[in-house]
Amino acid sequence: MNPRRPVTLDDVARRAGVSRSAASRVINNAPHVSKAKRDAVLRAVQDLGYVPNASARALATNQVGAVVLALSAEDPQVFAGPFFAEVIVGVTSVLEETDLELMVMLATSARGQTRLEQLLRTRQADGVMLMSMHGDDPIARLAEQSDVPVVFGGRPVNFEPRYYVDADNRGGARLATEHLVAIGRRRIATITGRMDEGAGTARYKGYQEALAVEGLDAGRVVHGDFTEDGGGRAMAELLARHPDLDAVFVASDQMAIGALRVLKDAGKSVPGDVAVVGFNDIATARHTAPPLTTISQPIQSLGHEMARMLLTLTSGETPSPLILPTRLVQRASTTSTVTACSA
Amino acid sequence: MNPRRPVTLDDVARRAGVSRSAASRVINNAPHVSKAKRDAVLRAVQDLGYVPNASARALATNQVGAVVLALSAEDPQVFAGPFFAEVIVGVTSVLEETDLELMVMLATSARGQTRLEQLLRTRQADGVMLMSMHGDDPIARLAEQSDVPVVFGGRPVNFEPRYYVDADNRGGARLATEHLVAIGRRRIATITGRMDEGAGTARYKGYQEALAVEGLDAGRVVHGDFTEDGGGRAMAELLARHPDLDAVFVASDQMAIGALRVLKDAGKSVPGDVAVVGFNDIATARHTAPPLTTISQPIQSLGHEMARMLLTLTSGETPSPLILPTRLVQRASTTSTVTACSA
DNA sequence: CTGAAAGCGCTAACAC
DNA sequence: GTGTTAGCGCTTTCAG
Repeated sequence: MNPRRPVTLDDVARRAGVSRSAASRVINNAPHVSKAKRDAVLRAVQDLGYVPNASARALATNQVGAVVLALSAEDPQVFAGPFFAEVIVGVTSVLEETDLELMVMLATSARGQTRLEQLLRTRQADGVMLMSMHGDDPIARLAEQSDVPVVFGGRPVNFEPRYYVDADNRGGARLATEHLVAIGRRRIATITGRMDEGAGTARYKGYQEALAVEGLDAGRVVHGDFTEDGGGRAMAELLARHPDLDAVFVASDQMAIGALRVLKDAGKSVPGDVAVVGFNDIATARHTAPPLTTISQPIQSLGHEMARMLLTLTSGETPSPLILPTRLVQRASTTSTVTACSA
Repeated sequence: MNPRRPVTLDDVARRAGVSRSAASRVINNAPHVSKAKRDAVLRAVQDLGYVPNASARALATNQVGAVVLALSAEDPQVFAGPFFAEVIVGVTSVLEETDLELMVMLATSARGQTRLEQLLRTRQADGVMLMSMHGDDPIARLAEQSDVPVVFGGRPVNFEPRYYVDADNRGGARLATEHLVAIGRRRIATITGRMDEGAGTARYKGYQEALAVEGLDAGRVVHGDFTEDGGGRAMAELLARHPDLDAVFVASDQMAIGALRVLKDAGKSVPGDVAVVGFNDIATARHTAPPLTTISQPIQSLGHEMARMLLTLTSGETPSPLILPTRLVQRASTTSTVTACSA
């Protein structure tokens, strides 16, 4: 009732008429406690509404009781999309089963970066999930050498983390491109994402692979930046450089939306003149004109699996990296009725 | 270099040749330390790469060093949208300036609820930001009585929290409705949101107010549930019950999308036969057919202001509640060219 | 099976 | 200004 002084373990022990250590054992359900005492303690906990003090426990055990989900990126707006939120939902769904809290760090400013670095050095969390690093983020290397367990969400370019879960970007891109081939297109272009992000390069590779297999030309390429405007500009350039193209695989839906607009302004019909496939299956994709065929990735699962992997890691086991399958979602921006699934 | 034993304050003190308390004072830049010692300590901190142990500090000061952003809702999918992520970006932008960590709790399961309750009772965080409660969430009352500072994001129905920041839902709805009047519509219907959510009731009130002022009939009402399908069903019902309607204010863009589809299937032209205004300005709104006029709310600011309010609260001051203005974003689903701003 | 005692790393009185 | 001291609430040897 009195919120002034919190209920401590001593209170519980006193109330239950046992020693503090006995009470402690019960609470951490350790062995060597008689049933009688155990029940007494449990009752006292109930009566008093005892909740252990996390800081004290952390100090004593050298375990913080929390893991962090860290996103390292230059622009905070990267987090504003639905992607990040879904990851959190996935992560939470598994953390909920444990006693771990979730801390979120958006390491965007210099200050945020520093804090993340310190975290990695000084074990102020029991584990870290690290996401969406651009290029050669120094944090990535730091994380690999860190004393605290780290799992990566996605893979940075030029760097294969030990533990990661990633969407099958390459397979998804292959799926998209193969689909374009399957519906009879032969002059297939691509608008890539940023080439300093893992997803950007992987999707580009998938495109190349698919066309190589078919013996088709993979030279109709313009590099984009994952933004809507960038997609528009890239599409314009593509049209200028390769006026004969009959399809384009765009490495993100945002860019595809920009591309669709430019295509329309150029008087090209979709999918009549040019078929378009995007990537991500964002909510808007079903409402564009025409609705966008795209590759859907299981974002929530990504969060889920990252958290699970982190748990196995903290429990001392050694997980293997995970690649999550993507799938083709067919809409009106392409025509055929094939369906398929990567991985 | 040796990650085995972390660097402690004692190490720093020894290295700097001062007492532990002196070192402590320097680190918390408290007074009563000579410049010479201060510099020595600072150097030692640098050399050793000392970072204070958060748990120990928390235990000693009875301050956790972290605040939590808690979302209480039945369905975890509620968090999956971009809304939540933007709030986090806003929150982080102010927390970044402090030494506080951000914990995120999705109190969706019974377990999550319990943890949130315990948090409120046992002060395991220095403050709580509580969002999006449905109806009479018991957590809301609990939070008001809690010992730990709580600020609400949005207001639950039937309950005015002491400290909150909310978007001007009512004003936004009024804005939307007035816009419809301004473009010459007279038989204006509405599809409301869930009436057990604050945003749902507030937007409905705004609609009623606007029409009352104009002396127009506010009886063309169907209650929706904030989902796309629900919006479609509601629109169908509206059309059946009030075939004469010439405009509809829909309490969310998701529902508006469903409504647009039904309108199209019914052969109604938008905005020719029926003008439509949504609410929220989600990313998809600019890509619907026709693009959706809607009310935009400053979600990131909402997070920002919640965090700021929490800080003033923890610093012992008494903030006043905040209502953030919304604004009309005009697109092709209405015709006029008026612009305006609530609040 | 049980309890006493020694810390975990830090802060905050309190004397000097 | 400065250092000594006593805890914060919990876990964990270590005897019994």
